[in-house]
Amino acid sequence: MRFVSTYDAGLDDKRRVTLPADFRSGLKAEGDAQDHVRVWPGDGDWLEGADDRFIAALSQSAEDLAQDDPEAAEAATLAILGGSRKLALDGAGRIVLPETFVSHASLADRVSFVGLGPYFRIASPEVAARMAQTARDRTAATKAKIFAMARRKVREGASE
Amino acid sequence: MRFVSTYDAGLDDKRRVTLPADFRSGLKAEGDAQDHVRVWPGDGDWLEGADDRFIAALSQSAEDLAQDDPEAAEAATLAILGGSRKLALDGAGRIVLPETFVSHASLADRVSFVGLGPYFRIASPEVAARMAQTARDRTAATKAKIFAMARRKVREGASE
DNA sequence: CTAAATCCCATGTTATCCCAAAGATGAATT
DNA sequence: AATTCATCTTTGGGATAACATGGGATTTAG
Repeated sequence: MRFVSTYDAGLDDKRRVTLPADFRSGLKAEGDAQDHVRVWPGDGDWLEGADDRFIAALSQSAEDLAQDDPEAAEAATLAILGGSRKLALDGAGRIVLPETFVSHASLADRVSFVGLGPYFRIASPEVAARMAQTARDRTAATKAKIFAMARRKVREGASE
Repeated sequence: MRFVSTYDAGLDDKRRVTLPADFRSGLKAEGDAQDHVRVWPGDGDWLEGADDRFIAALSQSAEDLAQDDPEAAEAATLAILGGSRKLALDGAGRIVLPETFVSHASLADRVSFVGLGPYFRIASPEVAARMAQTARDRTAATKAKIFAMARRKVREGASE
């Protein structure tokens, strides 16, 4: 699990944001030391990011899907890979967000990084809070069931 | 069962709390020696915590449950991973609670750890007492049944 | 030549580590 | 049964390292 939890960071006049330290170590943990991340616009007013490995897995999945539905696969590939950009980390672990990305996600002086396991989201604190709330509401009904299943899994020693 | 019973601990100016020794040995008992716990905000004014294994089981269960609904799976992942944080234990077995967590649970200088089996809760002593009272009220009816089942299990030698 | 992007260093803040003392627990001895 | 001792646990504070952030200087592109 590479990217976990939510962190806030400032966005300065040069459109620089510090990638949370936990996320940076998550990058280095997998494979070689990476000095960059891949970022692309999300389906809503947020951005998404990941390391090369996840991008590779995405394009692989897109190809697998192409056998059933070529058009949809191509569209998805274009949306993700075509719109993604390789953003380099500076000495202090910051990336510079392109203007188009900033306006796509309506970012101001503060941004939130939301870890989703193999990838993460970048959004304004307001949007991030909204996403979290929506996710909670949506999961609330099944939460008890999820916990019950997890209990069983743990008891049976079936981790991961 | 890893986390059992209730313990109190102090929260100092640096927002450090000692994880009860019983809970720590509960962490090490499973798998390798873990030097951290995962903590996330609860649905009310408390926090919840567990080891990696339980978190993994949770997100696994969430995905299993939402196999045919990718969006629901993503929402569940966000609800679980998005809010949780990996908190390292220092040499004395303490963790540092982020400010957002402290305010979410309205914690002051004393906190209660409530063991709930594979996970536990962190709350102010007042909230913990309230939770315990609520739990007692609710389980009053089924308590006798649970005790009876436990007696049978023990008699038959079938523990855990 | 101008503007923007990149690199580099400086600073305040925060978290992490380390050591030491106080308290609690349990065993052994009288 | 009471006492002493040893060990483990909890707590406190201070030193150190890591982090986030700001501003300049240099380079690159248009």
